[in-house]
Amino acid sequence: MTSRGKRFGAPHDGASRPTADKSERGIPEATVARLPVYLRALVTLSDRGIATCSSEELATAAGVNSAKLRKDLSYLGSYGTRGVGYDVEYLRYQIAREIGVTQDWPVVIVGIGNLGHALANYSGFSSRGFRIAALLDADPGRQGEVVGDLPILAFDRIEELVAEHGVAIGVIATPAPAAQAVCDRLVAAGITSILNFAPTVLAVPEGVDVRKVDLSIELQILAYHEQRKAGLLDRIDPGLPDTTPAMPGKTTTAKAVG
Amino acid sequence: MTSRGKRFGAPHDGASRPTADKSERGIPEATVARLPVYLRALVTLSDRGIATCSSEELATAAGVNSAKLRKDLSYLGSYGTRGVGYDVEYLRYQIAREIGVTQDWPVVIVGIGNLGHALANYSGFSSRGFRIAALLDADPGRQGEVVGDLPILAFDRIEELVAEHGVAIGVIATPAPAAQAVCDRLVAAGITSILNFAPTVLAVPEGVDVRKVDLSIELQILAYHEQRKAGLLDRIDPGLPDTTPAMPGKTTTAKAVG
DNA sequence: AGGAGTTTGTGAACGTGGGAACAAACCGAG
DNA sequence: CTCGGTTTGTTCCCACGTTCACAAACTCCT
Repeated sequence: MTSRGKRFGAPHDGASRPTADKSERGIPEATVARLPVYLRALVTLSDRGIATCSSEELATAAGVNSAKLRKDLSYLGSYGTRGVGYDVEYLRYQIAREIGVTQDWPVVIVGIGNLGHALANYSGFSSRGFRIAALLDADPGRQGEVVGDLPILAFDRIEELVAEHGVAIGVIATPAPAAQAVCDRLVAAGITSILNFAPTVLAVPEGVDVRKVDLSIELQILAYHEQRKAGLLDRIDPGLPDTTPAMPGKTTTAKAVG
Repeated sequence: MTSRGKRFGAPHDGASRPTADKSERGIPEATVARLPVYLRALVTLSDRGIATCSSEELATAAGVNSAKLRKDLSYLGSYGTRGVGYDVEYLRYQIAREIGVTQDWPVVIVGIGNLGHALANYSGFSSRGFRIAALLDADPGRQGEVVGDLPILAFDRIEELVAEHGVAIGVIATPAPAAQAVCDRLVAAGITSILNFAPTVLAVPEGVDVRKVDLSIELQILAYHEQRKAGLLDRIDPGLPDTTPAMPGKTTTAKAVG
């Protein structure tokens, strides 16, 4: 789902890089997306004082099957012990290192409306490898207000934050019409990873990653399946034929059956 | 990503159902996930007064390539005109009907904390085929408070809402420790689709769909790629060897080289 | 030490998804 | 009516992701 031009370790050349270590390159995107889930499951196990777990146990905690879990972990290296399982602390560290959350990443949030407030107050940020470096908003009426220990700064400060604090990740929580302009400005300032909450498709240059979180898309996907479930039981087609737009053209010219 | 046991229209039997229409069954999950994006792009085009568009134009607006767009739309039927393109209003209605958002779905939100407030005030709900039927919270101190025109009700009211108002979709915005219990109660009450904002893996029975929105997972995926980008330039490994947990066991028993 | 039991890591088979390329179909001009 | 230009719908092929199944490797018990 990451809008990257090309994968990094594309397996186009099997014979290149004879020194290529297993964990060096080429972790599949689907696996990358699950590593944070495994990490969270390991943290939970660790908090419960569990020192060792099998792939079956960890897979259950993460909501996947054990074969997938083992294959995913095999891309990182051989961190388990056959006949025993995985050491929770050790595996937790290895995954955290692979993801890159052994130290905190500074993050800026742009657009402190309803959602931005909620994000600024979200405690899960700081606990899992991220730190809110600043809250930005273009509206002068909001600037200066303190939200969750941080003041809202002018959006103009973005270049300064990137240059002086090494911020690389930006969160866009603005209304949809402003998102693309904000995105362009973030990219120009040097931001290379963007998490977009605005319901818009963002266009970014090569080398910038965008991930989107979209409430209404998720709901619509659920609605599709829900409709299917209902249709299987009721066999009632809820489509209103009255408001159906007519098919344009399509005169079909009755060419067959001649 | 939907945690459904089995796909509905699994293509296990090509010869069954001779009356199987094209749009009847078997739209790939990846396509379903993109239909809402196409729908939004069409709404935008419609608002601009554009009556017709080519697959290339619509694909650009949706952030995909035209081949993928055409293939996706072909699963729904032949709604375009060769040599011309797609009628915006007509295609918009067809996609909306396929997704099931031609009329509104009632939705309940459980857990009206920071995030729940933001969701309750989110205007994109009502505009795109969904209607907030109720806000629920288990905390009596929050009950009665009015958020975005709706009062917060006791969580106990969930059965009543499902039975009397036909609510089928639930949004979980509670803290993580409460999420599974809330989920179980929703499922028991008859909810069959759940959108989970709590950072936990939810276990649900067959036939219930769960989709999750997880901020910290998205950020960690971005961090992984960000780390890779930095590594390609700097070749600095930021891993601190001091705090590395020791590999347990792995005595290796030096059996080879004998 | 040796064997039984357990669990990881991985090779192979299978299904799904993405993209190029092309035939079919439509429009408009002459 | 015919021809050239345009755009869709579909087919084919390849890459990716998932799952099965099993050898390798480890522990424990005798």
